[in-house]
Amino acid sequence: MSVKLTKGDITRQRLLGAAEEIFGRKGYYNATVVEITMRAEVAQGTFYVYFQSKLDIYCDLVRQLTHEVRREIQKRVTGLENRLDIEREGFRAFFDYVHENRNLYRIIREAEFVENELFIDHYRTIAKGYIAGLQKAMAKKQIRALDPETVAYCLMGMGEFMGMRWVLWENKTPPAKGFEAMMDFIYYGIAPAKGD
Amino acid sequence: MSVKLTKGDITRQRLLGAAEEIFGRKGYYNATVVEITMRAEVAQGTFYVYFQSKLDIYCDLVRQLTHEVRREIQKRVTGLENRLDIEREGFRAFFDYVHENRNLYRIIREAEFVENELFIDHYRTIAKGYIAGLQKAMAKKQIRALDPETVAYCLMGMGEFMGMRWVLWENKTPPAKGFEAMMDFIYYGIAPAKGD
Amino acid sequence: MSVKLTKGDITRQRLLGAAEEIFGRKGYYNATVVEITMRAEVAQGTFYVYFQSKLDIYCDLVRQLTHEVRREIQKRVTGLENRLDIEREGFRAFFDYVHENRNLYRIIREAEFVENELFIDHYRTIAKGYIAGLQKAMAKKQIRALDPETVAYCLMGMGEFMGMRWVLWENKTPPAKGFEAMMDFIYYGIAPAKGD
Amino acid sequence: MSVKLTKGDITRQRLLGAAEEIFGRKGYYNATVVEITMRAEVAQGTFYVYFQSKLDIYCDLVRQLTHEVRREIQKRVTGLENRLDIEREGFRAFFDYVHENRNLYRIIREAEFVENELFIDHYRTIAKGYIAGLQKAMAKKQIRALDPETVAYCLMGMGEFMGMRWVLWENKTPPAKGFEAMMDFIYYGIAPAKGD
DNA sequence: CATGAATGAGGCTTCATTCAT
DNA sequence: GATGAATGAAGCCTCATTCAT
Repeated sequence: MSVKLTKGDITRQRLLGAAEEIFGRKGYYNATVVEITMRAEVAQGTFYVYFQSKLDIYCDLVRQLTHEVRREIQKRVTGLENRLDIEREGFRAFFDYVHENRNLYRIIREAEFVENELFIDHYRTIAKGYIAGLQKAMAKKQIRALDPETVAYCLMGMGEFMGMRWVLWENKTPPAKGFEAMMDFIYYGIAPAKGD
Repeated sequence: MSVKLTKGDITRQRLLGAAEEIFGRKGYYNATVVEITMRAEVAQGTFYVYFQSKLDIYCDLVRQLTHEVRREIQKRVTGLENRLDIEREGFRAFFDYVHENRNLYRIIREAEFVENELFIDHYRTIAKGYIAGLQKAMAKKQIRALDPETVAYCLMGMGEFMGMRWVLWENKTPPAKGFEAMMDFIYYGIAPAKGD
Repeated sequence: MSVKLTKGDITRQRLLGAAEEIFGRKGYYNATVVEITMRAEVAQGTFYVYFQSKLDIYCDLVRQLTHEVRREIQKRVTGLENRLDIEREGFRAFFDYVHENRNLYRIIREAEFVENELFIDHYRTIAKGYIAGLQKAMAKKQIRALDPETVAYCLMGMGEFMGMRWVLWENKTPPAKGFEAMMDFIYYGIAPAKGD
Repeated sequence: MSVKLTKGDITRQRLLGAAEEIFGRKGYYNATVVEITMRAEVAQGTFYVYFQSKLDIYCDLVRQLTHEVRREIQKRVTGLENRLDIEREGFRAFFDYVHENRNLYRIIREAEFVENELFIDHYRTIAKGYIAGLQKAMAKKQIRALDPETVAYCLMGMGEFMGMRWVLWENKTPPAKGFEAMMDFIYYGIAPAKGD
């Protein structure tokens, strides 16, 4: 039951794709509507057939991208039972995805300075799910019981820092070693082996 | 033996102060030079007597602010011997300072999208000092031996996340509880007491 | 088979026309883009749809004008066989044209102080053609053999001086008398009649 | 009976000297008062102690420079009796002087687009003297009788053209050959020797 | 739907000039 | 006389947005 894409939908997608590339590369404020339309190979006026303003397409994009990130992580952890497996796979999914779509990550981060609400929503949503998962795992005694919010700060922050440094600064996927060892350690008290 | 401030130095300071307020509140791209000069109560042209461009004053400001943050933390941990004391006091200093100067923190964060180099420099410098401190403490067996870089990602990330949520979103100083418990836990394996 | 002018081409022409008038009357540096757009009866922004900068339109204009001057002279001397006829008609064409388009002449002269390359190009091109013509005529013994470059300096300089004084200072076409007599004299040794 | 230069006169001279360098190198409109004062090593305000405006110093300078050129030529031809000697030496003096002071020449030429009156005055004065000299020489039958004004256009124009090309474009003194041969030719009908 | 020419508000920056010391 | 900080008018240019076709 595939959805029929009208010509208009396609143009809209072209614009969103172009916007992702331009916003990601130059940042919201240094991107111009003209540039986006040029990349999408449509006329300037066409932009305003599909979006009310530059901010409008940006918000659309951020909503879509944050949704994708979360869905992507969700997809990868679906079916996994053990908390540690979920976390490991979740972080890996996150890093893989943003590495594949580096522009996306920059756009999401910049939302803080463009439309802060979107940014807050995204992180709150992520945190909520993350904390819920932790609580479930603690209830089942899969992992040690700790204050879930504190753990969330700690591990989500670690994820961001690694994403920032490895993905954005060095254009690489962060090594799994670090965060996996840290989780073993936090949840089970297993200190990393010497030489790790 | 106070340093004599010339008339010019004062004007320069006024401009920097005004810039901090405006950049912090509206963001780099939504701030205007006119607004800064109005707040500083000088004429538009005066701005260009002291700074070459809007970007110039921004970079000056970021350099000055990042320096201040680091110095402030340094000042507070000077004299402390025990690693945990250092960390606790360091984080508290950080939170206190950015809470007192919320604009400062937003300006530093936005540097990622204005002049990325400055942003990277700042975090690298912080991380370097942090890691060195960890290594020293581990060598002295003050804390458990772990991969310092991973610990840095974890705890600095936690600091950022708490700074973001508590300071920027809620305009409060983050509760000491969370990060202090986490450190006890990471460094000594002391799980937080129930009810924490 | 007239070429279809798009709406855009017309606006562009309006701007160039307005620019010619303003640059010619006030000089490059005292002309403003606003003034040009007002005279062209378009909005300020429209200017930058067609030209990248004030200097850009100026260079376009100089290139176009110098080309026109040369073409105009060329047109008038085409078909003439005798060197003296060519020269006479050439100078007359030059004077007539710049008198009809005094602004044009001022613009070309000012190029020396705006974008010197254009100015040099123009004079080199003129001189090259002029010298080539002299050489051909000398080879055919139509005129006395003299160093063509020296003759070129002499007569082109005379043309400029007369253009400057009669056209620019007094807004008249220079009298043919002077330069025709001088050519007779130089090429054939015919001294002007008494009373000339 | 040397004139005592006060401190003020010296400052004034420094400013004029600096202005000559800057105006000559960058042109009137691209020169700034600040730059002139910096080069003169005085404060910005000092400029307005000696000159009423940027245009004021420019006019002063042009008047002084045109005067110098004429005096320099005058000096070199004083005492010469024969017209041809006078002309040869006069042109050589002109070329030598502007070559030594290229900036000066550019400043004078640019006057056409800054304060046209000064420019006109200069050329009229030169032409008047030149024509008077020609008439005297013709009366004494030192040179062939021709319309002096036409000769003036011809030879002054030649001088300008050579000055422009050799001095300004190529930074050399024009070769004497050309204009001396042309004068022999015009005044005595002596065609240049083959190979000249 | 699509176009692309046109708009104009508003930003950054320059610089001749003034003025209190 | 000399200073140099301060001024503010005015210029160039950008770009999100509109609109007639």
